[in-house]
Amino acid sequence: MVKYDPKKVEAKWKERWEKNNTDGVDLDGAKNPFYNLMMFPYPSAEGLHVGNVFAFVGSDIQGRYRRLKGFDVFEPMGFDAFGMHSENFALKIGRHPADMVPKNIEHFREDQLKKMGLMLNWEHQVDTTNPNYYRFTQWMFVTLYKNGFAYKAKGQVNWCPSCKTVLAKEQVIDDRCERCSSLVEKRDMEQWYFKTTYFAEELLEALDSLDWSERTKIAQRQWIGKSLGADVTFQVEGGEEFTIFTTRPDTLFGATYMVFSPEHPLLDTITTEENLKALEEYRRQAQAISETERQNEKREKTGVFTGAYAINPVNGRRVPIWAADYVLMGYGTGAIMAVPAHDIRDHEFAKKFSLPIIQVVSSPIGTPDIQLEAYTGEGNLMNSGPFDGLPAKTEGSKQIVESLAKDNKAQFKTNYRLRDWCVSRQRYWGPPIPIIYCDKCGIVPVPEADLPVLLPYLEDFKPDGSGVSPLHRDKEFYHTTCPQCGSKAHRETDVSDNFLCSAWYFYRYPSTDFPDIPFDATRTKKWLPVDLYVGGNEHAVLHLLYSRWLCRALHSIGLIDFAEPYKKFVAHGIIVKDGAKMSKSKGNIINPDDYVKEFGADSFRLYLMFMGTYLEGGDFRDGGVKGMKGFLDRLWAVSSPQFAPLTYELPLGPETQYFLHSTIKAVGQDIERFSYNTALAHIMELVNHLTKNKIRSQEIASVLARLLSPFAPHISEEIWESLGFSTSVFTAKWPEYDEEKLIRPEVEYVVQINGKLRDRIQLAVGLTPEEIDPLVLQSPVVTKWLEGKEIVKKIYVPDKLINFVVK
RNA sequence: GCGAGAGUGGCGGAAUUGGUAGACGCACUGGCCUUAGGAGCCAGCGGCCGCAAGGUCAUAGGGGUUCAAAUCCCCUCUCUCGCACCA
Repeated sequence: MVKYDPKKVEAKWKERWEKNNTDGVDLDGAKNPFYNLMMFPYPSAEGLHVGNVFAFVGSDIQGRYRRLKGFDVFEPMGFDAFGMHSENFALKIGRHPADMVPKNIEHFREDQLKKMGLMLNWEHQVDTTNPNYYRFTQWMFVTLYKNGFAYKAKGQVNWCPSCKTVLAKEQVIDDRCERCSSLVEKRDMEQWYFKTTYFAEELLEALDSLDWSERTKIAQRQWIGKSLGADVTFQVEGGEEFTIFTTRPDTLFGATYMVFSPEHPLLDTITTEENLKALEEYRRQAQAISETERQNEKREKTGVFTGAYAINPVNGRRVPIWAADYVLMGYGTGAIMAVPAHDIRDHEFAKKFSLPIIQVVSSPIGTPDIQLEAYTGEGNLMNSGPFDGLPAKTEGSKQIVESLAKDNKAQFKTNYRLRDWCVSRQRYWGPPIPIIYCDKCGIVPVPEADLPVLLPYLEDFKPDGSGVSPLHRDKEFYHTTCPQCGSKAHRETDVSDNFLCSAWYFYRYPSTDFPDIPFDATRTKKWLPVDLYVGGNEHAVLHLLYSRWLCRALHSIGLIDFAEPYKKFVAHGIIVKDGAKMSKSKGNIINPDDYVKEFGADSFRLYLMFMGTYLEGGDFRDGGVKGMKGFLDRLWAVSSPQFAPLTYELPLGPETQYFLHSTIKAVGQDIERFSYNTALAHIMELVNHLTKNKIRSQEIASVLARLLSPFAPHISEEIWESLGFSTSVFTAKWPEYDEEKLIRPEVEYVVQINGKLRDRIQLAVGLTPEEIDPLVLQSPVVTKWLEGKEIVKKIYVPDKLINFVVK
């Protein structure tokens, strides 16, 4: 009688799997390829986070399950090791990232990931800081540049004063830096951009047909932020024309003033002498506010009059032009027509500065006075000359725009909230942007043959906040010659955003053995797009959007033949500890190693999957892992020949048959819908049934080993081997259930009187109502409840329920 | 403010299409075994009444539809997430 010893069993199989390359796959020979991708981690010095393990195990279950279902599963892993996270940590502890990162990776891989029982294919590991990798990250940059998808431009950017670099819009969350939570400032700087907006419409539209978690799609839709409207041209009285964007062209007759964003360049020329001072003061204020106190969302509206007037093209009406910071330079044209009667913000502003409010859309009876509250609902046009009476938002909009379009004063326009991706960073720990500035030729991309542009080892890599990157201080790096004309030149010293490294890593995995090209055409054709991608939803508008965009760019350049990188994306949930978010300051961080050491990886995996809903997250409680160890002990006791001999020929009773086959069915279905907690509950029920009835069967044990193998690979493998199989359980076939065994000869009927449960009766399957009635009426309980009552209706749910409605 | 989702025992969570609410597990209680137990096994475990059989209430709160509602509809409250002066 051998007791289950996770330490011994897990060590044995870890070694065996490595020796036999059980987790490997023949990339070229695979007949039934399945690319199972999980989001690669950044190898922090703190080690693997339990959230990572949770994500990986849930993904690994899919990979292992697909393998038993007959797929050739490719499940690679890598390290997203460039970026501010690693660099900031290195700065904090006074070390160099280039010295730390390899050790961190080693620790992640050897001490942690390899002990979690993940079916990872380590032959195709990726490390974004390896020159053999970032060489191709730079190649991506150059390729995008050559094809018009990258450009350099001056404009307002988000600047993190603590990280001392610019950030992409996606990396600013509630006006704070995604990495360090400092308040982000606005600065005017020249930066590199990728044209993400070029594919705005396609990225949006393709979402509808993607098999992705709905919440991820919603986040992307919202972020792309499409709005339909019109550009309308106004004229400054006695001056030039300007364009505004509006989603409500139907309300043009109600425009009683105009608002320009404080940064709008036209303000310089139109503002009258006597208003100039006030404007300048206001601009200063607006700048200061945007830098610090923007959080105060319920701020009162502010603004200044410019002294200038505009002419409304629909009616020639003269309306004042104001400057106010509730209009943003970064959206639309940076200028709006204000219709206080039908826009809440305009209404607020108009009231404060006593500007006229003219209603142009009729509202149903009962709506409050338009002078007190804006009306934004549906209605018909009024006070709108020839357009009176038209349904405002639909026909009204259409006809007004069309009438103005004749004189080129308006056109239908679609606006997106999405901005181009600002990709340059004034930091050290990233792939240098492969661009050379030549005195004669201007911007010259580094020729492919010269890649990689190696990141030099800088002793002092600290960002100085000047907006110029640390690499600028390395004169040897900085000064170079032009690859085109040989003249004196210098290198770009910004590095690219870490999200560029991760936007293409999954193309690299299958092709890591091709040193000279980023990805091999044949391998890519065979393995991509990714079949299943599991990861956190926090990347919805970051990594997931960037990588979708890059895929479209590569597709349009003609480098790949698909436009979407991931066929299916599943967003997993977030783990909390005792109902609270884990954080270092709270001291409630879970260290996976401790649990693996004490109870084994299988128990830890099992608990992570059992404690909650994979797609929504769970609440980690101490004690839970121990509970899973107890379950594995019970499993061992009923299914391992090492514990006690199994019976081979004893026929299984119908009840057990039913249990067995319904479990097979349920577990398969649950895995496919990522309902791991219920899949495990079903397996536990089966084990409980066996324990209770002292059933130890070879047949059942072989099923159990396979059902549990995606969740707890080590113990499953051990049981499988003890059953006499000479090859890995992962070369076996997923068990199939027999529909016939799912039919039970007798079922328990629920008898209800007026919808209330009164009795349960065992009856044969498939009885007709006529057959059921006399049997049910034999029940003393039922007759008692029916006594003196009249049955007015009978409801029958086959093989399940009878309900008598009585009076 | 807009959008999405959620609210079920002491706790984590179950409940494919409306059809036995609380599966499975944790914790707890009692018993057995034991020199001992942070081991194992057996039993109990939503509230109230009851020795029990059973009854009755119960899925955030309030209404409704239905023979039947955690599930569908309306209203209210609370929480989580995403977006947010986006014209």
